[in-house]
Amino acid sequence: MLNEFQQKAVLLPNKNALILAGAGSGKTRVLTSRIAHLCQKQRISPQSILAVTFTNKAAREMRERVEQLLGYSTRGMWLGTFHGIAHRLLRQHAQELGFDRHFKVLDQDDQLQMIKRLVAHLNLDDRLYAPKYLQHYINAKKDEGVRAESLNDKSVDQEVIRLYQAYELRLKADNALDFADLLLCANELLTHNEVLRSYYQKRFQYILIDEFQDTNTIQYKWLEKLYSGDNTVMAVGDDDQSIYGWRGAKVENIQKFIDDFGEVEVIRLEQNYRSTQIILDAANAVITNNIDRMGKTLWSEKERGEQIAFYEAFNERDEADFIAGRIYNLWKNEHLTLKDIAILYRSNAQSRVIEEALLKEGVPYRIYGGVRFFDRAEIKDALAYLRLMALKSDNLAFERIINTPTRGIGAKTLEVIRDYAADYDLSLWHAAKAVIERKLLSSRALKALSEFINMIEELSEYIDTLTLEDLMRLVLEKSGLLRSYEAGKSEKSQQKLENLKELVNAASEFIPPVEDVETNEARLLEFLSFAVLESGEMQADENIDSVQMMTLHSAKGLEFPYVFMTGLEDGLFPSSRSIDSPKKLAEERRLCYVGITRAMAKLTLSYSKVRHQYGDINYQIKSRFLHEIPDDYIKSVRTSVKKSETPSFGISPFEFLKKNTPDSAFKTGDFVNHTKFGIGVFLKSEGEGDERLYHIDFKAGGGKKVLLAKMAKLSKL
DNA sequence: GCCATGTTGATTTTT
DNA sequence: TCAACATGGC
Repeated sequence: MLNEFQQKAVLLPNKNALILAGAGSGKTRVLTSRIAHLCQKQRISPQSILAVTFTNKAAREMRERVEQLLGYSTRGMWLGTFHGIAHRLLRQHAQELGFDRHFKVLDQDDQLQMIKRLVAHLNLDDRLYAPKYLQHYINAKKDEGVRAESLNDKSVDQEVIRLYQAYELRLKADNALDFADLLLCANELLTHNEVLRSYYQKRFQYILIDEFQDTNTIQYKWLEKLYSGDNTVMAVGDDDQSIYGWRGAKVENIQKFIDDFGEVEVIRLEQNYRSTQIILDAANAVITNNIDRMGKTLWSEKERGEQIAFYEAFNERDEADFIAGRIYNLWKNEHLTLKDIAILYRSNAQSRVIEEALLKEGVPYRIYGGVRFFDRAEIKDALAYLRLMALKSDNLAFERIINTPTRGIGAKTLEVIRDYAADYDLSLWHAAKAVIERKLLSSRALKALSEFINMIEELSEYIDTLTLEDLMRLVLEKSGLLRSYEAGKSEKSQQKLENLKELVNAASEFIPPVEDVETNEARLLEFLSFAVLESGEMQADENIDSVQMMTLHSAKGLEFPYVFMTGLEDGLFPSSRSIDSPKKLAEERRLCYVGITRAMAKLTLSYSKVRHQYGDINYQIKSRFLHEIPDDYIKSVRTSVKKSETPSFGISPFEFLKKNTPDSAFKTGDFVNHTKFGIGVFLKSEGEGDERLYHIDFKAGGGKKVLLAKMAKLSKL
């Protein structure tokens, strides 16, 4: 069942190991079999195992599969995401770190809000100090393990550092941690507390880490803390699939692991069980162009397989149309299941035209990504009520809901409260109460404000008596959230209403990840953390058979019999922001490798000569990655539209251009593409020897077709 | 507090 | 281009 190398990894005696697991090489199987082997054959208690993943989804999957293999629950085993495990550690040992056990976790959105407020508070110009940039800067520093107080960065405006410091103080005052803090604090906990460190080092006899190429500096440090020399670490990863460098992941950690962890057994999993040989050959051919690889060549026992299809589209509409047409054909004529088909793209903006084309063909699709369940505004509003109820000093929650739904508390009132809070160093909640007591507002505002305060206090009283589910219901009711959406008849309001109902559901199904949750309050706090740490896919229509559309990044870890990789154009993929940095380019190439290796049976590549971007027309050139795939793996597919199907305007495109373009000097016209939307033409200008690209597009305007000629950006051909 | 209008900026994303 | 966000008038 397991091949030689997989088996070696699973059965490995007590020794640190690095499993270099190529795409589709059965990595998860090895990991789960390893855990099962330890429990069953080695009689290791699940308590002694720590298994870390990056996403909740991966963690869930792993737990399920281990339990399937073992036939019993693995509840005692620490298996989760880096953040989830850090969170658990911190909840358990908050005292030792000197902070309140009831800390809350800020998500990206909360974090950004807080930074925005600080920027305003410090009177900084938000154009010079863009909150988004500051957020990125702070997170990057934290991911490297650098706190504000020990930061010495001369390369950056000192105001930025001051803001970072202010932000840290704010967090502390609010008893809040951001995502990076979870890791950072957990690391500090293990660094400073020897007793705990040695306890966990003894406890976790076996540490397994998935997706090692995605670990960042702080995660690596964290692992070092848990390693005593007596326990063993198995790191599983693939340097060729490292695509998250831009958010702090360090591929180098793989090499570093080999260097730092004593004698490390390196096992390569190179047999691929997913793709045909030709797809693997293409992937190998591309990735070979990267230097500094650990080195790995995928092979397959599968047949050579179908050639890779390649379509050269005239514009992005043509590209989309081609894809939609092909899929329609696979669906209706070859009776393929749509969920076996994926459309991958580099940037989300590309999805739109493709959606339109699929819609036109009547092909159902599902787009991955977008706003996650717990990130939706209405959900966060509802949760903010719970947050404020649980902890009155939660300023972010306070600001979020004080006037949501609107209850006549405006900016003016809030301003008074904020000033009061600042003057007397109070939380907004307590400031609001004082403002009421001292009658510092108009009677109308006072009334609205005290009604709000009373409502929250009244709701808080139910925390101890009601179940989470009922509490949630009551909050939705009393807060007026339900009412405000019931009033709206739009599709949007209805959807929001649905989501809120789903939230009650989520509350009823919630099982705390730790055992020692006894009080209702503790349960509530766990639920709130859960909502932040597990943003949750919860996409609708999961059951409808549909084409899967997603970015190349979110395709990692997935596989599909049919894969369409789109927009293979320099400047788009690889992204224009990457082409002049070898390091970034290498990451783009890995992304390409990831994309190709998603395909099991058939890969179709496409690029578009013309692409509308940011409101203008760009002439695109083929992605350099396309050139890296040997020609004989590729079969060009002809245009999806016959010449006879292109619209006729009673005048030849050539004549039309001659009449309508300023460039009267051109001599020849070569029709590059006929599409349902128009015709692309390359024209040679006199003299310079440059070529220009013209684009004839038509639009249905007032029932009749209108010819439009647009000149695309001039570019070297 | 809500609506209309102007401005800006635009890979990739999990926790 | 286009959508998110901020600003200003009622």
